[in-house]
Amino acid sequence: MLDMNLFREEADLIRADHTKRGIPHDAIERVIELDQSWRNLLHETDQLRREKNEAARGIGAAKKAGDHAAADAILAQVADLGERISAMESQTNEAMETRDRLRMSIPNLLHHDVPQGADESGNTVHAVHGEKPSFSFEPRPHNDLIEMNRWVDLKRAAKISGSRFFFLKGDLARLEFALQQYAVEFLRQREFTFVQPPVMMNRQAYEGVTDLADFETVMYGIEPDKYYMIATSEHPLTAMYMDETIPEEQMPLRMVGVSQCFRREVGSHGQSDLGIWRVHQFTKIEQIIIARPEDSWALHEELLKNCIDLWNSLGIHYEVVNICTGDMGTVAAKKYDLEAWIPAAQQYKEIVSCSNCTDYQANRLNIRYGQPGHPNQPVVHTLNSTAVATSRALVAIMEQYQLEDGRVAVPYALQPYMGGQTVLEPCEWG
RNA sequence: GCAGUCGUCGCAUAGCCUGGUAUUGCGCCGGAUUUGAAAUCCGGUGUCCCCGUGACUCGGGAGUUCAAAUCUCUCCGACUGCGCCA
Repeated sequence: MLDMNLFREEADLIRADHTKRGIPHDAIERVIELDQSWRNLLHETDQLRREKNEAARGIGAAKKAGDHAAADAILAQVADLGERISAMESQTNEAMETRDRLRMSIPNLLHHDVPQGADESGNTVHAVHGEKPSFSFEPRPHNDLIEMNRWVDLKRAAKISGSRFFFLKGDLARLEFALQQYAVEFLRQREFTFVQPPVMMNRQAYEGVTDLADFETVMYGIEPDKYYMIATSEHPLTAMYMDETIPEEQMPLRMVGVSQCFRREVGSHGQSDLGIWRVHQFTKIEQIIIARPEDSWALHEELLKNCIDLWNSLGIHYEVVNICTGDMGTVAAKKYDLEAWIPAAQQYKEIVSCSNCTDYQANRLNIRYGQPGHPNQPVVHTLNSTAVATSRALVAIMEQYQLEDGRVAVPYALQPYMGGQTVLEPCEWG
C-alpha cells in the first residue's frame, strides 16, 4: 500500500508510474477525492464531538453540586448530539474504508530500471549463466523421467487429494531433501538466519503482504477456522514484525525460510505445466531481508548475487530476466527472475523470483525501525527472493542432468548430502 | 479442552471494586547550568486532522450510558494448574 501522503503531496509520481505501466489514472483521482471527503467528514465529526464534550463536562460538576435541575438541562441539550455523532461516525469510517480498499489495489511505484512492456514478452535478458547442455541422445521431458523411474506418483495423489498434488518417492525425494539442506547451509554462510515459519496466517496479517485478488486465486482458506495457508514463507517472514519497531542496530535482518507452500493455481492449465512443474503444494527455501530504505537497492542486488552463486554451484544453465511493467504485479518495485533451460521444451522457464517491495508491504504492516519509543519512526523496506523452489529445481536438474538410460546424475554440490551418490536410481516399486 | 490470574503510551507501573481531565518511575529528545561530562533543574516524549482552548487512544470488536481504562458480552493473546497428544 502506498503512503497516503504520497497521494496528497506527490500524486504526479503515482500518475507517471501508471502512465509507464499503461493503466488509467482513475483510481488515483478517486483515492484523492475519497480522502478529501473523509477529511471533511472527520472534521465535522470532531466539531460535533467537541460540542458534546464541552457540554457534558458540566454534568458531573452540576451533579456534584447537587444541582439536578442544571444537570437535567444539560442532558436535554446534549441528547441528540450523540445520535448525530454516531451517524457521522459511520459515514466517516465508511469513507476511510472505501478510500483504503481502493488504495490497496493501487500498485507500488516502479524502479526506473524496469523495462516497459505489455506482458512477459517485454521482459529483458539481464545476464546468461552456464551453457546449454548437449546430449548425444534425444533428451526426455521431466514428466517422462519421473514416470519411467517411478519417482513421482501423480495418479494416487489425485485419488486421495486432487490434481496437481504428488507423492515424491525414492532417490528423487532424497534429492529434494538434499536441496533443502544445501540451500539453507549456503545462505547460513552468508549471514542469513534459518527460520521455520507457521504455514497458516490470519487475514489481517495476510492483507499486509499480498495483493487482495490473491485471496481468490492463490491462497487456500481454512474453514471453520479463519486461516489462510501460506503461498510462500515470504508472507509469514515479512509479516513477522507487523506493528513493531526494529532496533536500528539489528538492520538489515536477513532470514532464510523453509516451508511448504500452498497455491490454488486458479486459471492455470495447459501442456506446459505437465509433471510437477506447477503444483498445489511444494517446498521453497526463501531469502528475506528487512532493510533501511537507503540500503534496499544494494541488498536487492545481493539477493540476486546469492541466487546466481547458488544456481551456478548447482551447474544449471539459466538466464536472469528483468521483469517488465506488464508482468510486474502489484507489490514489487523491481523484480528479477531466473529462468532455467528446459531442453526437451527448448524453453527457459521460471525457477526464481527476486523482488524489492520497497515500503509497499511495510506501510500496510506498519513495520518501522529506529529506537523503540521515538515518534515518527521511518518505515522499513522488505525484500524477498526464492533461493530454491524444490519442485522446479528438481525439474531443472532432471532435464539438464539426465542420462541416456533415463536416470539422472546428481549435481556435484549435492553429492555430500546424498551420501556420496552420483546417480539417482529408479524407485523399485510403483 | 477445562479452570484460575492477567493484558494500560518504548519498558515498568497506578487508576478499575464505587463510570466524569490516563498517574508515577526508567529510558529517550530539547533546553538551562558546565571548559566538557556526570549530577541537578525545566519542558517534551502514542495516533489523526483543517495543528486547536481540536478529536481519538488503556489487547480487538460490540453493548449499556449524557459520559467507559473502569460495568456487561464476545473474540484474541500471555501466564499457572489439570487433562489430552506427536
